[in-house]
Amino acid sequence: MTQENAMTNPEDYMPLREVVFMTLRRQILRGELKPGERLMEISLANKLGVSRTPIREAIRMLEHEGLVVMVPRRGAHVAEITRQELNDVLEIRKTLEVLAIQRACANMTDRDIRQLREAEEAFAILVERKDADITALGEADEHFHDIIYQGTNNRRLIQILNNLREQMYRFRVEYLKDIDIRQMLVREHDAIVKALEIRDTEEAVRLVTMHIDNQYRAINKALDERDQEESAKNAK
Amino acid sequence: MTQENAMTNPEDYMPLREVVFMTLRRQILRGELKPGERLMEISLANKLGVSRTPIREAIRMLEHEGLVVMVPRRGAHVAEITRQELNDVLEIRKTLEVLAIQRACANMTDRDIRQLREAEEAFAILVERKDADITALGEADEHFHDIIYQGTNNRRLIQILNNLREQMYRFRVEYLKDIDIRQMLVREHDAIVKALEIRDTEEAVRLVTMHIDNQYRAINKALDERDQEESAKNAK
DNA sequence: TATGTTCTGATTGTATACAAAAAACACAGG
DNA sequence: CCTGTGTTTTTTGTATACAATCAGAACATA
Repeated sequence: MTQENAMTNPEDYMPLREVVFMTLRRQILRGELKPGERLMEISLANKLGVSRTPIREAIRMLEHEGLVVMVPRRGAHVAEITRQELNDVLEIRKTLEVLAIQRACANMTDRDIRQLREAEEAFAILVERKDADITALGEADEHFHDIIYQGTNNRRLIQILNNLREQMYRFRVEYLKDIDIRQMLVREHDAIVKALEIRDTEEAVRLVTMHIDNQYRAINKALDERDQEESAKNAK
Repeated sequence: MTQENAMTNPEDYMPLREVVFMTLRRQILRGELKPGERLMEISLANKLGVSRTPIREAIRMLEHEGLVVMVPRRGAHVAEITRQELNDVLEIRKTLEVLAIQRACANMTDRDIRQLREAEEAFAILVERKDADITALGEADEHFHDIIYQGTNNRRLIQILNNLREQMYRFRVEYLKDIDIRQMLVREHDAIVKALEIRDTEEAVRLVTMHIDNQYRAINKALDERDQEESAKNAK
């Protein structure tokens, strides 16, 4: 999203607010800033070596992204995300991913699809090597889906889907650590590419729907386990 | 400006950035600020009687809403919206409106549906009286759809749909002035409520799809006419 | 102890000051 | 008349200053 801007813009000047925005965003998505954690302007400003102004503007952006919540006169904190909300997001994503794959199936060039195959293989290789870290895995997965999104030729759709996916990056750590799930992802990606290669829209739609449904189950299972650990810890 | 409000009711205090945000947003949606028009911080600050800080923060929010575009070091301007983008938005809306009506059909209480019927009637009455201004019509229409959205019980979906609809408020003036279209809207709303009343999901989906398709045609027709006038004017 | 109250420091909201870049202008030279 | 160049003005980007409000400590009182 923003990388693209930097690419297309020959001069790679970036307002500090953008730098701050990306920094905070990354920290939230990686879980370095935890849900509920307070974002205090002065300490952030000191930590990042800038004044409060760009911090505040970055917070305004994160706020609209849904990653932070503002309480007037009481500052910003990292947005909690309830399971209900997570499932709401997944429901929307399912609908829009179906739309995306339909458009992609109609619009992607053969060259695009070859590129998608490459991305799929790169992801598969990372999964094979057990030593890959979760961030790298997440990025490879992200890249795969990005190519499909680009194939829709619908900028707004791309933007919305990216934003919805983003909400879930925060749970990557929770569910990408399961080896079985990783391998399932690889099989699903492979099947999706195959369907696109022969332009079988219906099959692609079916696979994508399944892909999201599986993700729904995987994430909820991971959260169940985490919650159980939590309550066990609190009980002791 | 709003200081009085804040005085009388300390509970719903609003930061200036919110006031500025809503003011600018309304002006953009009503067409008082035209696409491409530049938003200059100092003059806006003077006009609204505040400093640049809240102006800048409001612009950050509008930027993320997609209503303004920033060019670094060159300021903000009201976002142009191409016909391509408009159609992209409508395509997404169609998908999500279908999801929304499905959920609404399953979740809305009978009381909700009665409320929807009232909103439908209010809109119909406004259409009958030919003197109603377009803003009022737009708001009544908005209110009707809002009730359906609320019925989805999916906050994120509501937020996205509102944002997508918002993009089109900017064209209200273009196409709501046609009496025939207004009456068509009334008939469609009526049919949708009827379908909800008997919980006929399939029929409701069919109607909503048609509703958006008609909107697609209506807006594009209105834009065609506007463009023709434009080119006629330029030719002379 | 519990409860309320006043003060104090911390934190956000807003305004302003200053620096840097871009745009507008003016003017010399072809 | 056009064009390039240097200068001024405007505008954005960032930092800082000040005001308003809030949270919590210290204290007093029942």
